[in-house]
Amino acid sequence: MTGIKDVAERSGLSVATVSRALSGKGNVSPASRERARAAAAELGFVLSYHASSLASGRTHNVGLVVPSVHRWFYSAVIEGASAALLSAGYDLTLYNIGEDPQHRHSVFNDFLLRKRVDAVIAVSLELSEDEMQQLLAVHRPIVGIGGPLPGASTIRIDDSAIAQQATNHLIGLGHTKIAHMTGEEAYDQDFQLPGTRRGGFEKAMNDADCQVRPEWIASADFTIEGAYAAARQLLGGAPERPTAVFAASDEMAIGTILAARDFGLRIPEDLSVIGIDGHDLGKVMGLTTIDQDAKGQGALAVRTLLGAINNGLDLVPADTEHPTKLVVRSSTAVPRSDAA
Amino acid sequence: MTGIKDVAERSGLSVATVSRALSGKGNVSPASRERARAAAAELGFVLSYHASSLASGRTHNVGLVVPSVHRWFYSAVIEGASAALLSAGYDLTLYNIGEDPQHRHSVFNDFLLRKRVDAVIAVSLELSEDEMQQLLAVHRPIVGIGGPLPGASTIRIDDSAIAQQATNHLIGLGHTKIAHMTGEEAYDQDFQLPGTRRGGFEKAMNDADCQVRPEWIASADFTIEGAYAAARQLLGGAPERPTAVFAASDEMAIGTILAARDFGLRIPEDLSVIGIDGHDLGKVMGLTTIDQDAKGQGALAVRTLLGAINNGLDLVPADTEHPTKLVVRSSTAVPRSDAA
DNA sequence: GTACTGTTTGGAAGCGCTTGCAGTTGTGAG
DNA sequence: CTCACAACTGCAAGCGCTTCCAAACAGTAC
Repeated sequence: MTGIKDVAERSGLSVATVSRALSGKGNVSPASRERARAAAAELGFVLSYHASSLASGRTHNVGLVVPSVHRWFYSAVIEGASAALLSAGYDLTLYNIGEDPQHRHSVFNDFLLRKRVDAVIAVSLELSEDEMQQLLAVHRPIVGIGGPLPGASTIRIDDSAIAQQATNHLIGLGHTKIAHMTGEEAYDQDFQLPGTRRGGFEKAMNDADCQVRPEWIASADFTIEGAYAAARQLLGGAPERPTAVFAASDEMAIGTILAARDFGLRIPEDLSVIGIDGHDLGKVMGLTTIDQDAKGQGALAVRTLLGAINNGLDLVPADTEHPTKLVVRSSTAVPRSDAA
Repeated sequence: MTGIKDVAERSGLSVATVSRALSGKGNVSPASRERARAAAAELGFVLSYHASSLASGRTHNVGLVVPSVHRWFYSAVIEGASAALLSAGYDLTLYNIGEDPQHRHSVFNDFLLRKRVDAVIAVSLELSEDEMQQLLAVHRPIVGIGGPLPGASTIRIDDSAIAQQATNHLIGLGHTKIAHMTGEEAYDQDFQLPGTRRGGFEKAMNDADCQVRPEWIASADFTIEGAYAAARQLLGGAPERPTAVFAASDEMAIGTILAARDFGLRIPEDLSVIGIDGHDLGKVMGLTTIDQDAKGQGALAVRTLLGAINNGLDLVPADTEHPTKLVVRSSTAVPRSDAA
């Protein structure tokens, strides 16, 4: 294998100068830089990643820990982070911890500790005291997206406020009989999110003197499939039917719409539905939603981390609130007068 | 930072023995192994990834190159590969090349060449002569999933056969007026797949003496949204309407179903729809499909690679055909007699 | 011309492990 | 009791870079 020595020889420079020329750091005269580059190109030489990392202590690699790769929010975050990292010359190591507790354990107790990454992004993960300690011990910047991460920086949206905003959108249209599709806490790794959104819903309802009916609180696992099943219960069983549903995620809103169609309910005439996310399918489904720009959150997390890495300063834990935007489409409307 | 030396000191063993004990390679007496482990645990020591990699030449890291992270097939492959790698103690570095040709270029000309990975998996990617050369030059096993990859091993399904199977399922039910939703070649990184499936469709139609009508060949970009738009054209415009649609992917089949509903068409009474994939949403939508077990393909790719890595032998290019399975749900049925 | 500052350079010491080699010990066979 | 052989262990030489340091070299101001 050709090494940096070969490049040095071929270019008539020292190994040290070639290293500086190729990495772009340190002072190198333009002429030497060019000679080094040329020699490297001729030899098809590329710096060895591990040797560089070992010598410099920088890995140019960021770990991204997600609970799953299927749910829309996660894949959007991955996409945003991936693009930002690629542009910056960083690798993205994906840790998809999934359902298997064994996997989760090995990720936190083994993989992340081996100093392979310069920083880690944890998405919608509530870490145990222990896991957090482990991570902080390796002394790498951490940022959390969408999950509470005491001791680390987080990027979050104001879940309570947007839940209120979504609910108020329905109330503003004249709805009073509003159901809520919330997340099953056990199914989510971020235990606080469903509760916070639900709290926002209830606050908005109370503020508007609308009754929150327990039988109109359905819960599902944040997937289209799960919400579909839950919505069939909600819409099929009850003696009285709500005129609107606020779902805690777009995927659950979509599941609700699919279930409503099965019952012959027209959207929005018979049922208004609003979600939260900004899911790609929203456009096709005509879904009114609160767009939280998940891609942007991923990219922002990367910018935050790289800033910290490059400034060498420890990332001071800080919460950044990411902006959201109400997008009104055709799934919400004034309730039919006979139903209101 | 505590290093292996500290562990050696604390355990009273030499650095070499500790290394062997911790990595599990070489002969170490059970007693020493235990002492080394204990000392490491007490110190909270974990081997440095880069130092190990540099010294041993093994990275314990596999690169996964995907065109996108959003389409169902890719995320399923990622999930399958991720779980398999995690269990084996390997990292997964994700290269999501997306739409940006600049990203694609840097992945192939920079990232993958820096010897950071022991092997690479390329999903649905047709590589240029050049890119292939680059990859082969770093001398790492490569396996391709779903894309033609001359010179590397591939895992593939028999696209022509399953397209025929899907079409024959419709024909068997009595349909003769069958439309096909194919992929836009330009939108896919794997240029052969849409054509192959379409070819299978046409062959089955011809074999059954059914006419393939050009106006009943619609094309979309493999997404639900794209297929939705294309299906609106297909189902809304033509003077005569097909009684069944074979879509080249489940996402496009779902888009077709959504569009059909907009026109008040009932599934399957007015329109039968069949797809290919095994998409999670299939169950909710009642979609008949040919399940290609994408997760399994990802896991198989990993097994293939790890086998090659551990045997030290070069991966002899070989194509493995992955099994598929027709899953009949409620989106296909005998055509209405007045429409047939 | 000298003294001084700032830029380029090369030498060489690591970064923290793995592993070939040789030495040590323990075992069973002869 | 000796010898051959296997199982263990430690030494030390790397793996292929980065970067500290000091030396060499301008360039400027006096």
